[in-house]
Amino acid sequence: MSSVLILDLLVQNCYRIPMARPREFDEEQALARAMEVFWKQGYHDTSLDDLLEAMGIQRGSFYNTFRSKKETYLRAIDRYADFMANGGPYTHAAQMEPGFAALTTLANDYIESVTSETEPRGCFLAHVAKEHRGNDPTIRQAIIAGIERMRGIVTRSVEAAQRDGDLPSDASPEDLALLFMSVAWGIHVMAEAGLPREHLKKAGGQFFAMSRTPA
Amino acid sequence: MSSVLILDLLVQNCYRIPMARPREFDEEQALARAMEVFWKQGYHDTSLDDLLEAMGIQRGSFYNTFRSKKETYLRAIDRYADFMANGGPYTHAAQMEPGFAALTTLANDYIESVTSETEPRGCFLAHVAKEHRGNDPTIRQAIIAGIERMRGIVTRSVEAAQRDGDLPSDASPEDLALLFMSVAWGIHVMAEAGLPREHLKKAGGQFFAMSRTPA
DNA sequence: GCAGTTTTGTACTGACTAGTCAAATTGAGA
DNA sequence: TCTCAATTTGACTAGTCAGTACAAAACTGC
Repeated sequence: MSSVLILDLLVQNCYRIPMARPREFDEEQALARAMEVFWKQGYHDTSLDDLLEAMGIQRGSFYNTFRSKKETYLRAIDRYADFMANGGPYTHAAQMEPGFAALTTLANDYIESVTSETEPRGCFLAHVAKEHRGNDPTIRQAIIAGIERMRGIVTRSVEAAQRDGDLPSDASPEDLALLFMSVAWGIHVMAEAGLPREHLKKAGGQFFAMSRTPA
Repeated sequence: MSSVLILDLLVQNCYRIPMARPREFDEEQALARAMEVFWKQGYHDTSLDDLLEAMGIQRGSFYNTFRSKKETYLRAIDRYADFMANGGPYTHAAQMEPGFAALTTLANDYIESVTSETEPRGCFLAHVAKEHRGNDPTIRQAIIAGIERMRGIVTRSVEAAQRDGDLPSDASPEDLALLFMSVAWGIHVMAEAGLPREHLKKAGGQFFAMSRTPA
């Protein structure tokens, strides 16, 4: 790079002369749509064309702004964890009816969701964890971070349930929260395998019946 | 087809004249090796070259004998279910120490397995269910068949545990078996997400502590 | 109008994929 | 030893993939 070019850069940055065609799309909105597609189809089954169509932008704009498919994926994971930690269904239910009731309604809603005939969903983090077997370290890191944030929220409900005497108070609330999430994710996998909703509801019901400490 | 050709066929079939170069590989062994690779790497991440190298055969032989990658996959799933239903660790443990003890040791072994640093495994059916979201009907069918066979085995342990008074006798043993499998698979997903073994062991331990009916 | 930068659209690259095919190889029966 | 047919072998097809390159159009501030 010649010294003239360097000087040019300095001038441009100091005096902030340039200003050109503004970005036509909303980056956050595009990312939200990317998350939707990844959520629905998974990473592998989402081609770049799928992604671009959903995001409503062109190839050039995509690579200018988001650098790569994988980077977009990682950002989508973070975005999801943010959403769940602030304002998602977990925080909402936990505020409305704290303690054991929040856990049961969340679990029931989750089973409804993953066994939906029309549009089965389930936790995006669970999908990510299922698809990538911890092979990719950056993805692994993003998943763990997301899980821990969600576990923090569930833990608060568990602690409330323990205070109410609905869950054994000698157990670690973090362990219990992890167990609740594992049960949900396990039922999630079973649902995608094709097991009928009624069976899964009964299995889930059994779990809550057994986990609740007798009054 | 000329009548002469037809006559040829008849002669060949009646008199069993033909005999040519015999197959050099063992079909069952090749299938077993294919299952290993699918188990370890998943369907998507196993290229045909991976498959051929593991099976020790060439492209032509493969397509002659196994028809396609997917058909091989389906056969591998069936083969696994067969193995688990007859002589696998489940049947073994259930015979050695029936009832609740069998369930706990199986669960502990499973957690050990899925959190192994060197070679994490976990149920092949779980891997298949995780990878395919019920999109493909033939795979879906194979998974369900496999799950139901395994559930049958677990159900017997649950029934024994109920007779021993270790599990609530008013619950359906099939539902409880499904719950146990769901917990195992949920922990499996958590392990692959990267959660540490000790956390998962404690979560699993909590489950068995809560599920056991007080003496 | 000019300068500077982004968007748009399309064409392209190189790598990878499952699956095909025909010719060479092999071994058992005659 | 010869014949015949299945197996083996490796090159080949047709398609997909993420990512690159680039020209032309569009837009803002001067």
